[in-house]
Amino acid sequence: MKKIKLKNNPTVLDYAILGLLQRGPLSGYRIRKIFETTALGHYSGSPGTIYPALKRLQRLNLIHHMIRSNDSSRSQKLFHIKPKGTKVLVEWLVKPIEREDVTKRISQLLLRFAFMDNLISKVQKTYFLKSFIKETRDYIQQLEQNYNLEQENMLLHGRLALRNGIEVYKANLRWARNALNAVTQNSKT
Amino acid sequence: MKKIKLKNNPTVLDYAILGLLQRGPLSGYRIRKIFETTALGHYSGSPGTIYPALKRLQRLNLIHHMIRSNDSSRSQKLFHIKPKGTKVLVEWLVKPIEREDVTKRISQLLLRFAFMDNLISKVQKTYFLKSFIKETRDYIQQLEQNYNLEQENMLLHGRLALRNGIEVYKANLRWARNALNAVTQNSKT
DNA sequence: TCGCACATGTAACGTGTTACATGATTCA
DNA sequence: TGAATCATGTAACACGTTACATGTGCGA
Repeated sequence: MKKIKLKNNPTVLDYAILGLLQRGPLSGYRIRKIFETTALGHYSGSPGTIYPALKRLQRLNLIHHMIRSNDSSRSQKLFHIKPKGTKVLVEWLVKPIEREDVTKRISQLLLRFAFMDNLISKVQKTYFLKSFIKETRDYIQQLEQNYNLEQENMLLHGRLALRNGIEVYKANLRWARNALNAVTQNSKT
Repeated sequence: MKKIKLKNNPTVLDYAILGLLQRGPLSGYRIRKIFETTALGHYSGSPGTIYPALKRLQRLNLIHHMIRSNDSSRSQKLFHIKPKGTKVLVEWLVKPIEREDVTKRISQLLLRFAFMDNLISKVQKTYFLKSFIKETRDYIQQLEQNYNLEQENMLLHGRLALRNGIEVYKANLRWARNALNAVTQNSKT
């Protein structure tokens, strides 16, 4: 008896698009340009990625589009987020942080953080950052332990590469502590 | 007229496997465990990833295996790297660093660095690190500029997320400078 | 004898990559 | 008039994910 798994969950790219559309409607082309030019753009903005993703999001009923062809303008599909899209986005934002999110998908966590502004409560934001801090602190400790134990067995480059991991995670930890400050200091609830 | 592209280049995972096998023969299972347990393991060690990858590397003539079934031991395929495998690995290690390597694939650069020990010359290592430093420095500058220009338009979380990027890249830069020191201080040529 | 670690694989699926493809508008 | 930018899409391909599948050896 085979378990058939219907995979209709959005991908990270989908969430990134939802996060952008949350701020206001955009055309596929605009979305592509944002991914190509801004900092949060290691999500490839190639047409072969974006247009299928937009189709997917429409199929999932998370976005819809209107064709803008008003007088002498180029034909353009303007995509809007639907209430269900916002709901799905928010669910993603408040998902509890697991160890593996920190160790393997930290850029995803940053993407989540970047979209939180008006969508979740201050309590949820601080909970996110506190979890981030906890998991990061624990992971650094684990890496340090590893470093101390294996130091003798490792060659120079392996040792230095591990050192890089530790330093980068420490930078993330420092950042998160600052961010927690900034978020709690912020007046809005 | 269609251009048919024969895609027979190794993937990042393939290079990671080659890098491991460079140190000595391993079974598929061992490789999986390394990816699952060590720091350089956001490369999934699931069987559905590793075994096909090993097959691929054999097809590319970069590795070969011997079956070890000596007395009462479990059947096990021991994979060895071939000279051609080493050659391909080294070519990857010394590939010039482009801007996009730093902005989008920095973890790949660290993986490359981790495997360099006995495979390339000190000159090549320092060249790698100097390029790394240059591109990282430039990218940080670009991010800072972006930060200063867009600061007013961005909401708190976007601003903080961008800040994270800057801080993480700064940590990478500091690390690279230290690593350059460590590599040049190292006596072997 | 039960469960865990060791050990190797296959199949379905969906996504991202790359390349191809088309057409309008703007500006030098 | 030609190039660059705006704008949207499709098709082939291959990789990684997930789930399924099987079997051995060892220790409690």
